[in-house]
Amino acid sequence: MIRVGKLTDYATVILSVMAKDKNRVFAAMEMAAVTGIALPTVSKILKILVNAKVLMSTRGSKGGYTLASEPENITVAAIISALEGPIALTECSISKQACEQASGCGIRANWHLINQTIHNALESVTLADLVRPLAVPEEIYIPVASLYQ
Amino acid sequence: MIRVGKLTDYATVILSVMAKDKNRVFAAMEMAAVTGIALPTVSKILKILVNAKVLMSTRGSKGGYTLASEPENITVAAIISALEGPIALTECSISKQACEQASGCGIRANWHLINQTIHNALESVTLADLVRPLAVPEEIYIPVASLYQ
DNA sequence: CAATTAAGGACTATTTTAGTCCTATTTAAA
DNA sequence: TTTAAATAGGACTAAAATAGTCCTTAATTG
Repeated sequence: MIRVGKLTDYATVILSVMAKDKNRVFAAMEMAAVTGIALPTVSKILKILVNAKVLMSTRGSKGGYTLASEPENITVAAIISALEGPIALTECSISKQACEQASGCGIRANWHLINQTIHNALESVTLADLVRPLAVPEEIYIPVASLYQ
Repeated sequence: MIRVGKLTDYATVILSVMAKDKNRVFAAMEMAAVTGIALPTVSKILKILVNAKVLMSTRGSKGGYTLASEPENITVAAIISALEGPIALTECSISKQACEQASGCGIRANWHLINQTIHNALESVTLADLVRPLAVPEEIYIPVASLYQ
């Protein structure tokens, strides 16, 4: 299975709750209570999302977290890369060095294509789509040839 | 990073070598020599690919492995799921049980959409594309709405 | 100034993944 | 019919990645 860590899954749960009431400020403790995820873990995720600019935070009493942009503008690609790093399936897609080292390479340029295809797919889905479960979005066309420029 | 294990990466290397000479029978030892991947590891991967029907094998002396179908008909989705299991980013996409257990769910139906989108993307790339590195394929359109039926 | 809340980082435990090895089975050829 | 060359299957170990926790510091409000 191509996988994404549990933390990323938790992040979508947390962000979905926040998106449903997008102007509120949520404290970490509150999110832990609502989602059932342990507080230290929720905190960790929230901090990561702030660093990735998906969330904004305010410290001090009455502080907490809010969405940094409209749910329509927060893509699944952004959420996943916040928690998992750059979207890429293999090392060599990230650094060419790693690629050159391995023998038998020359194929791997194509992982790049695969990664781009997936990245585009993930950019086409937003947090707004996630909280609007059964809505049918407009058709999205992904011209693969555009990846080869 | 959304990731795929090293074994999957190795598998693409091995399969690419085989696709370039698609009617030959390759022994595991030969593949190890050509790719530089250790023999036990190569063997493990080849066995997995046979189980997934991506390769065919013949035992005994002069035995070895061959592609089970034309490179055009072996999709990247097939290769990845052979090594990683079903293509899905989260547990709950595979079993609904896992989904129901977690609190705060209801969002996760949408992971299903994301998984389908990725799966379609991976089905659109074949082994033939991998060995024809710089060719520009025809445009491929992925109508996301079709996933909602 | 006290209470509340986030930031940052270090650390541990758990789980997954990679990699190896052993034994059994099949086939071809001498 | 025996030997050599292959794959099949599974058990096991080691290494790496991930999840999860905790502690100390910093900021804000009343």
